[in-house]
Amino acid sequence: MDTLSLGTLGQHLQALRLERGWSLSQLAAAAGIAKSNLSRLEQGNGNPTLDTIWRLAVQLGVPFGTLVAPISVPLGEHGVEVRLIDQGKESPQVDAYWMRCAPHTLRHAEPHTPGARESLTLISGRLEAGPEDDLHELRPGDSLTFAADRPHRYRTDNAWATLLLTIVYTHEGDAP
Amino acid sequence: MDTLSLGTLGQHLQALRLERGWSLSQLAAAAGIAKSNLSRLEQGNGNPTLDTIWRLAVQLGVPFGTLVAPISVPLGEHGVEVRLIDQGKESPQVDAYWMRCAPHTLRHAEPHTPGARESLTLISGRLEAGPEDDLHELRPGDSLTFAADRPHRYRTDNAWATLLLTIVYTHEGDAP
DNA sequence: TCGAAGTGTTCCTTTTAACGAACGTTCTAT
DNA sequence: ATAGAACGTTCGTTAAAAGGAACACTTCGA
Repeated sequence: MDTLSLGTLGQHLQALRLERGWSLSQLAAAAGIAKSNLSRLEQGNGNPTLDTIWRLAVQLGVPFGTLVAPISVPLGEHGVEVRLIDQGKESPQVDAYWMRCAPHTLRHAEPHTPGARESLTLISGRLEAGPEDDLHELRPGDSLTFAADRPHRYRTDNAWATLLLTIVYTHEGDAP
Repeated sequence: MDTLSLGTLGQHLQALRLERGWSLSQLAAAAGIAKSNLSRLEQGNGNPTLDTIWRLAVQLGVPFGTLVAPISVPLGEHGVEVRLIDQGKESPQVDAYWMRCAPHTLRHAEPHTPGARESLTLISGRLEAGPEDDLHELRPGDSLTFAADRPHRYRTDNAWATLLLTIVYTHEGDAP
């Protein structure tokens, strides 16, 4: 199970601060927290409050999870990490995912509901994806749309792959 | 400036717990925290520790930022909220954003670097978007790709719009 | 009908994160 | 050289988060 790495936060915090050329005192003052507090956090000790993390994230201009999440570690089960970004509640329903595959990963996906279509956009790396009988090689920036009501797969070679994935659940009776 | 909405965390926490059909006592026990603690958090009071948030996020199986980020609240300046999802570091560079526009919003976007292309996928709502002289009406599930090195715009009528947005910075000298 | 086991809440206590002042350094300018 | 101002650290105090027990309540089975 994942455990909280106290040191990670400190490293990220300091790295982000130095990237911006700020001193510890400056950042603490701007965020409205005591510099003793920030000092302790950067050293990897301590267990900051949500309020403290929030203030720091706002000042550093990072989306919050960035401060804590170990960037380089794949959290997924079998070399694949999937994160739900958003989920439409209208018709047709649209699910948006962020996905990351480790090198030499082969992921089979079961058919979705009839009429469902899937779109991929590769952000970085290389990826081979599509229906079993119609695979395509993607490079960063490339997009691919295919019918997702058939078995399909995602495969990486010797590189990581990061991509956006949207599934549109077009119902059978929908107007064209 | 963004301020910490204490109530938001509580709502999300409770919503996620109920989605899974768990009781407050169960979740608290599984996460290894006192149920009095969890109870207070769900009520919107309190300022949890990173350790506490972490344990809850792991148990609920959500990527951490989900607990805190206000889903339904437009934090953006002028009715537009934009969130960076990911940023490729290879060539061509790819930026992925999640974006949400309030009703009756008109957003002009300046031209990006030459050769840049932008792709939209509407998750929910209605949106009119594209280059100034070639606007398109999008419905959920629709996608649109256009050259982003010209002025373009996004406009909503009387509905919200949630979408994915990717910008591909294809350099001039890139191979086809 | 009456426990027994669950729910979520409200206290009080203990622990500890955040604060603020003092500290030793380093660097600059007078 | 030397006073000044910055840096990041360490320390004792204070505010508050987390823990734990009791609480009133509902649900279920004997």
